Amino acid sequence: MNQTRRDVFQAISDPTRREIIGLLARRSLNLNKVADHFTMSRPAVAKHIRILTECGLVVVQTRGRETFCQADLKGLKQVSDWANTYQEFWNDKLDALERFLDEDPCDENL
Amino acid sequence: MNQTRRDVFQAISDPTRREIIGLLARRSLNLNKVADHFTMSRPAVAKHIRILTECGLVVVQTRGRETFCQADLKGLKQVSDWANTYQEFWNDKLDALERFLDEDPCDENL
DNA sequence: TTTTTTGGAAACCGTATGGTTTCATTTACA
DNA sequence: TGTAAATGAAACCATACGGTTTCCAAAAAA
Repeated sequence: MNQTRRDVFQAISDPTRREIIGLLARRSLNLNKVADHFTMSRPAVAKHIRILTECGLVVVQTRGRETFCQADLKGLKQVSDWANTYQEFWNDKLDALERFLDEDPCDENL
Repeated sequence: MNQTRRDVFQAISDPTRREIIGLLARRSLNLNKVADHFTMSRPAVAKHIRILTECGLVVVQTRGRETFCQADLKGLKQVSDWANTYQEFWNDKLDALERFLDEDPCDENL
């Protein structure tokens, strides 16, 4: 649970964290409310939330004894942009067969 | 390096694998050619490629003694679609402040 | 002022991850 | 036919990951 390689791609690689994102996108919740949606323990959820904050997808804000978790998903644009770079692969404009035939098998000699 | 949780999100969480995707999107390469782009060992690259094949993003095809690696990035649509679900967060239509103000602080009592 | 509620923090655990080196095998080439 | 190229496979390693339980502290409520 260190600070290495804490980028958005790694943050969203875990299904639990994607679920947390889904929850917080609709409304802010405190930690216990988030944890209530899962069968795992509260500390486990807390660790996921920490990871999400470490890459800026979630912002926490202490109010009294509660920790309010708020989604800030601008960072997902990076993911969207990256994936969309390869849109041609699923856009029908150029299907897999076409790509295969287009490809010069001698490219390997570069 | 087992077969657990080998989904697209996990596959693209590693920067090396995203780089491999970038390479193979332009042209198919055999394993050694891919490995030439990295400082790490060939077996390390081979493992990354195996992970990419396990979720369908890369297809390998043995020809003689060579293993040709070909990208098939239709699986990235899933990533794009998921991220785009949250477009509103970076679309200016609704900026963070607005979201914050829109939010009913009493939602927490659900 | 007790007692809940809320959650931080630490210690621990099993397994996955990302890498290495070494060795064997198959194919191509001189 | 010997040799080089291309790769698979296995063993190994350190650390990250995802989870747990336990305990403590602070704020809120009774």
